[in-house]
Amino acid sequence: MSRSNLPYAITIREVAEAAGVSKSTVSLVLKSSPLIPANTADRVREAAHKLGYIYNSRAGELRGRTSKTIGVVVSDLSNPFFTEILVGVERRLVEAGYIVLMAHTCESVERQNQVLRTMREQGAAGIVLCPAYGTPRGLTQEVASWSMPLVVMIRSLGPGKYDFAGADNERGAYAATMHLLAAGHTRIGFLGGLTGVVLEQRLKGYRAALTGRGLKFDENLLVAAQPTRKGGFETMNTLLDKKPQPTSAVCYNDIVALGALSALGARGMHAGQDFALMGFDNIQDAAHFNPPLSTIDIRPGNLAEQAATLLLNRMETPGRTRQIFLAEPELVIRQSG
Amino acid sequence: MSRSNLPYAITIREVAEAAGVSKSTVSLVLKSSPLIPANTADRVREAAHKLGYIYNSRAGELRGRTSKTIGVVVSDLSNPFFTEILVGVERRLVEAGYIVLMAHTCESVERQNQVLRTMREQGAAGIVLCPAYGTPRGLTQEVASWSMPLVVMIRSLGPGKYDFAGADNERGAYAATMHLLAAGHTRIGFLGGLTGVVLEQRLKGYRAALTGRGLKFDENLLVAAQPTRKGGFETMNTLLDKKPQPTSAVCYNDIVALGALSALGARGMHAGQDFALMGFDNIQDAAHFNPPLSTIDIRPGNLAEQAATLLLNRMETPGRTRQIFLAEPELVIRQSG
DNA sequence: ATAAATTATTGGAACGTTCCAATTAGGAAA
DNA sequence: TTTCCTAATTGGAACGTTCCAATAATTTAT
Repeated sequence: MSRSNLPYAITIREVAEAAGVSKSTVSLVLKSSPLIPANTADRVREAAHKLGYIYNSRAGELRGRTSKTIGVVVSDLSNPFFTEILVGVERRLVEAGYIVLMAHTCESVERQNQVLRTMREQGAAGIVLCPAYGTPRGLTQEVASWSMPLVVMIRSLGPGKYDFAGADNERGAYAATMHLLAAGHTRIGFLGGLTGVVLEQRLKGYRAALTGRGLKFDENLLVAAQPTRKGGFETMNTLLDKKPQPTSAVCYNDIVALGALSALGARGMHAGQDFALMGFDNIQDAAHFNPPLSTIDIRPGNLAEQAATLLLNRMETPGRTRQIFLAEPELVIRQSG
Repeated sequence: MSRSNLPYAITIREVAEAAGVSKSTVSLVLKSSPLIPANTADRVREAAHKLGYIYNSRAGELRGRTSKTIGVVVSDLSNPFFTEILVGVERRLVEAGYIVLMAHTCESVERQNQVLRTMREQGAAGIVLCPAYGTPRGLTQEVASWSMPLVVMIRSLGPGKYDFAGADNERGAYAATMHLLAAGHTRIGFLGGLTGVVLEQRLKGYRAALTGRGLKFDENLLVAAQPTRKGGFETMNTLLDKKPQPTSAVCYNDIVALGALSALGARGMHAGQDFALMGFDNIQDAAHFNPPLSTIDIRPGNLAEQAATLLLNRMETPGRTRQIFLAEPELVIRQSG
């Protein structure tokens, strides 16, 4: 709690006095109200500038019971995917005249609760949440009970009074797997991911593709691990030790794929030649992996902007029906598979 | 500007009434003042909880002229280095009970000005700034004139009334270059970077090491480009086309090194065998590059926490002398060089 | 018992805006 | 001129806290 050492702030009153008008007039000028004729407005603005007046949004927002801040809580910035989400959301919100109260939960539900409460006390006008793993379903209900506009991203939290922006994971994984099948692969692993809806959905698509081709789903080719680079590295090693050796894999996400790529490299194998690898998300770097990664594009930046837009619209029209934006996954074929 | 549709908020007054005390008492209870005996405090807290009271920090901060929010403005989150900085700063600040107003400038000075102004209006208690390229020197002076505590990170903005947290770039680059020299290399390129103090400092260290060994600085081996993965890729290609072919390089940063690694790979060359490559920063991923990157460790996470601490201390003691934290670079040798 | 000291509690004036209802000024119409 | 209408402007009461000075209740000392 820092106390600004108070060389008393210039307020609207003093501007008013300097300009020879009332504080009400100054207030109107500041919101560029059409009620004030140009010459008066100019005089006021000049006085404000001369005095070094600076607007105190806290006071204004307290009085008006409004808010220009939006809480954005993100679970894992060590994954560039989420960084792209954060950047996209921020861009759209700033563009709309809002400012972002940001928090990083490191996948801790406890921390998430803490920052959510703080944001509420701070008077955030709405919240964009990438939920941490293990977030209880009840959370959305609670936030709704605050009558706080909420959009959940990426990981759905089941039914509830919130908007959602994510990807059609099942369809994406299906497409990725189909691509490998079409190339003639029959032993296709699935790498990385430990828990959560996103994993379930992606696995579902993977299985659907396999069984759709009359292949039976082989529990053995499914190697779970943290969805990190390290997890990708390890799961790929595990996979390559299976007999007979699988010839391809779809990864939980691009970061896992990146780790998998390393494992391949360490064995002197080349993705795209000795092994076919598919990522998921299409983060910006995916195009510059070595080799460039074939993946499922869900356009993270766009997804983020859509999410922000959902929130803005919700704040505009609190009563509208529940909105869900699902990014249409698109297969992008580069060199890894 | 969203107007919460006002099912009138529960205030301290109603809690007071419910608990049969005055609002002043409630206020004291909320700050756990020792003036209030436990039984009264309990009664008040119970009433607050029962009514679903939620604290309005805006009102409190307006009255007390205090603030719990800190502005963090970051220039380029597409570089994981800055993401690590952001995360570190946020961690430390949240730990200290603050909340982060975050903004991303995309290296735009204009945007930077805009968000800085907004943060000021929002009443941020202080600012952590990773300046965008091209930030005018005068900026720190202006922020100081707001009597707003400021810590600048990474890119120094010259003399001024602000604290600074960065790295000893010259020394780091010197160490990296010396390492290559010690391994017998004599044709050592410098890749990436276009402008800015950081580049100047790193180049200075690079030159110092060369000339210290009696080698003359060869303008030709210095290949400038955006400090991005792409820039690294391109500059490495350019470098490899020089005759006679250089055998090693130090990169402006790890991301450039990553791009350089790709260029090497594309030519069938292996860093650590056919070519020695040094990065700078030691972002987390550097250890998982292929091959793992030898680099200069400036401990980004620690650097960020130090920066946050500088700010907290400055807010505590506005009058203290200017503080500068320079991360001591440490050579970490992995497999790329 | 009374005075003095301590402990609990409290009303009301800020903090810097916005908003409403009301007032004043300036023409145009009568 | 008087009347009416519109255009400009304004005072004061909020918004939900905190803080100060002051009062009320209780205990301790005399």
